[in-house]
Amino acid sequence: MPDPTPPAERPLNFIEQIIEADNAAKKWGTRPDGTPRVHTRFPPEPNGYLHIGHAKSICLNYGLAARYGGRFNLRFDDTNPAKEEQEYVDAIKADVRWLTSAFGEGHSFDAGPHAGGLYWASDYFQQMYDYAVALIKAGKAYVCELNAEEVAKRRGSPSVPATSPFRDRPAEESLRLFDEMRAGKHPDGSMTLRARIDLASPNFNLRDPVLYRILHEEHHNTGRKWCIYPMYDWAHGIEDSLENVTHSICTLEFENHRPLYDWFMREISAALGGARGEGEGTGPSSPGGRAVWHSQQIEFAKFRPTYTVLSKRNLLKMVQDKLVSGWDDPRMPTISGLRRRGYTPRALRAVCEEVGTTKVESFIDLGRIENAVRDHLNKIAPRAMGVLRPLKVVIENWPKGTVEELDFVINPEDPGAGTRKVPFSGTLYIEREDFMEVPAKKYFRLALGDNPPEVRLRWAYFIRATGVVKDADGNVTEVRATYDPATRGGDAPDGRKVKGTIHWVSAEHARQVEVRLFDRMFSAEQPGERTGNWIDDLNPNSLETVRAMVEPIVATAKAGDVYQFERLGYFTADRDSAPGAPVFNRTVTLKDTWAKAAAKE
RNA sequence: AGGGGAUUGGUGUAACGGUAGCACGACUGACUCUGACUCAGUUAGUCUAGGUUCGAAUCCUAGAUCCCCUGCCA
Repeated sequence: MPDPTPPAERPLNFIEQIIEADNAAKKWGTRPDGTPRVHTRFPPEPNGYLHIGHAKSICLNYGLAARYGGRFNLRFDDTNPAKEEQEYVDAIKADVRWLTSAFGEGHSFDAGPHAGGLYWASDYFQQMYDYAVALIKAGKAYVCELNAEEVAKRRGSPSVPATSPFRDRPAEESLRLFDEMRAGKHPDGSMTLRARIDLASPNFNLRDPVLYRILHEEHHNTGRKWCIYPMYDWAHGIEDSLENVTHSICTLEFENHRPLYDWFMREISAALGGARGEGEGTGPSSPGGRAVWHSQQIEFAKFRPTYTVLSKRNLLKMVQDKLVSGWDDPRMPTISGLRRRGYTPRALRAVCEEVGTTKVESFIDLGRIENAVRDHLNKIAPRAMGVLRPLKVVIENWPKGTVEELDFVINPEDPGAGTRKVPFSGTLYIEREDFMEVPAKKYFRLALGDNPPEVRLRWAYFIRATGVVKDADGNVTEVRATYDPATRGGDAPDGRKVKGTIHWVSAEHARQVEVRLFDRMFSAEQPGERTGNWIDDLNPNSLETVRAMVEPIVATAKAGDVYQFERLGYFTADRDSAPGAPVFNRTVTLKDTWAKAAAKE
């Protein structure tokens, strides 16, 4: 299903403006069919689960490829074997597959529209090594035998340059040592390969950054083949280059790295005998004569929702400390958590599109994300009746033993969805909050009071309360009521109106199911902002489990099925569901202006 | 301190020297067999101070505030 708002109907964001200017100039060349090349990528490190911030990046990158008839790569930036795991690789693949249509079924990652393919940084290790050797030969890199502590000590300050006694080591010596590093002749941390750039730069990224460190670790892809691993800055631009990525989109904190990104591309090209070239541009076939493809890095501001923590470290802690049931706990801001909760890819794409793409660091109201899923589910979710906190209603004048089948509109937003039959009898469950012994002002539901109002049971009959039964503590355990047989179906032949319509379930036919109700995970807009510790703002009531009464058809739901329980919200069957015994996650409530007004009192 | 970014209603964004607009929220009201949805209306903004200009959110000068940078993480 196509997304609702075609991107063409809104102004271009700053990245689209760059791309359109590039396309007009044919900066990146054209495809065989004449389309200007646009090639983006999503480059996660497989060291954690993807969250909604990553979803923004995926939607941005994939959306750009789709909009401009380009290609989109999924690339694992697996350059640090100490932190990366297969579990994360699998989860990330599933998430990207779910969120985009870039990839085909099964194991195919290059079959969908605009799919560029699946790539691994680790597949480029040899090429990266060769480039490093070229840089050493060109006098642009050297082996440094300072350990991490010494490097930190010699880092200098903005006004004091860094130092390294190994900086002017002859290239032959660096070459030999680099080869020994690769051959495993030196222990972890004993030496590094560093670029020779500028030890006095106010941009610390340029103070002879490390290209390679020694890490005797098993890599999930390359096993024991390598014991030196490239650092992010060295690796990333090469990855983009080898994949002929045009626009390498990343987040704001990498702005300071861009000079380094460009330096690497220029110097690799020069070391290989090509033109150095200034700034980003195209590759070997271009008039400039660069020896390597030079992508353009562009930075944008992260997607940060309120009432949420997003850092991998904190999410990992929530999992490890069992604050949640796992990475895909429906309260988690992970893509897998949102999916399990019942969010749809389209809703996520819609909200990413709505908030736009800029360089301004801002917070997105969590409510916006909730609205996006309401919008989508409203159109597609079949309606059903379920009662979260049941209160029994006995209709005194109902003919004993009679059961009727009433017509229920499946989705008023979708007339084609039709109707189905719902059983009705003289004993029902209604929502506890849909009855008041003494009605509040403007309360339109079932009530006693001086003048008990008539209310409609959705698609059924008008009823009026006549009394209550209470337990020893004075709690209402049952409401007595009478119905008007002439109002069958929910309309009065004499045209009289009611103020309230409430949902119900026939007690005799009701099925009990588990329903998990979620509230926001944190009670502060910015967890930890006030106290300094995000854990302090954890909402202790973020999960409530109830036994709900639902109409029979709901009990047949399978994992992933979604219903709107009328007047309550959208509920998606969890993977914990068993045949005939579904477990529902409340994806999101419906808007409730009465609850809002009542809360103000 | 040095470097790199950012600043427009409550929130998110547009306007690229020429009427400060859109979306979300909030508030009113209409509609309604979901207090939902939908529809209509209202609300409210250019960080500050100077300057250039017929005209400044936009250009200039000075300042303020916030974010990022001294990992062999990405």
